[in-house]
Amino acid sequence: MKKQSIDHAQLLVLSLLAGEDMYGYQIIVELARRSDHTFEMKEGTLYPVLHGLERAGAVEAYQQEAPTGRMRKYYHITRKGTELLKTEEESWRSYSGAVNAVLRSSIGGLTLA
Amino acid sequence: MKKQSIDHAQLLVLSLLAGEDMYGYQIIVELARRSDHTFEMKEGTLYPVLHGLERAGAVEAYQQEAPTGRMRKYYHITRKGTELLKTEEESWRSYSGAVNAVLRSSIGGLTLA
DNA sequence: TAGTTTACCTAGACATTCTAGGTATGTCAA
DNA sequence: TTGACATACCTAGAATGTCTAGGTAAACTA
Repeated sequence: MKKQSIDHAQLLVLSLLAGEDMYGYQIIVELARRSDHTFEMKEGTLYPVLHGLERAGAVEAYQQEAPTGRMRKYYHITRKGTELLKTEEESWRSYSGAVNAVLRSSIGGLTLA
Repeated sequence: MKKQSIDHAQLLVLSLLAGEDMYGYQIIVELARRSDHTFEMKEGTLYPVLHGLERAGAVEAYQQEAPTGRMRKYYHITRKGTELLKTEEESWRSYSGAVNAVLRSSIGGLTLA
């Protein structure tokens, strides 16, 4: 049966990583920026998602020193992750399309008055 | 802080009821039909949602006999429910717009090749 | 040097949806 | 007429996804 809900955190993270390698903190900041602060993903949400994606082979992690001297843990999307992203994007399109279809179908009862 | 996810069952149910009064089973069937079977809401999801909406004063229930002689429990959306629907629709638009914005922003890394 | 930001992490709580069951009536085919 | 299927309502408990609320530590900044 079709999935009824979207694992939206996973979709968004994969989508960002498809653009460029990022580290956790950066993902949170970028997500807020690109969504005009609609998404303010919590660390308690993000890190488990990243670790899950890593376990699933969708991303790979590597350490890299920041200009500041601190170590950062960057994530790189794999081919497997790109496939996963494609199917999740498709799920999202189908899901959001269906919601919009239902909303449109009820407009008659709303404010045609 | 803004809600990070949509209570999609509630939004969809309210949206249907904004069009016309419906009974539970009908909501499930209509939802499947109007979403081209993307949504196949389970009874275990629907009934708790309906009861919650009733407790919240967003819908009112009444019994009515079907042509078959069976009793059906119809739900009617209240003014309060219509307000709720408006805010949830707005949440949905903002949420789906944000997802699309993030997806678009990463296209560069995807398949421009 | 104290506070804020950066940067990583986890356990447990909470919310939403599903699974899997229950009850009962109506319809239709074998 | 009986057995299967659709209709129609319901709930308890499991599973899933996200958040709260903590911990650790380095770097910047006032």
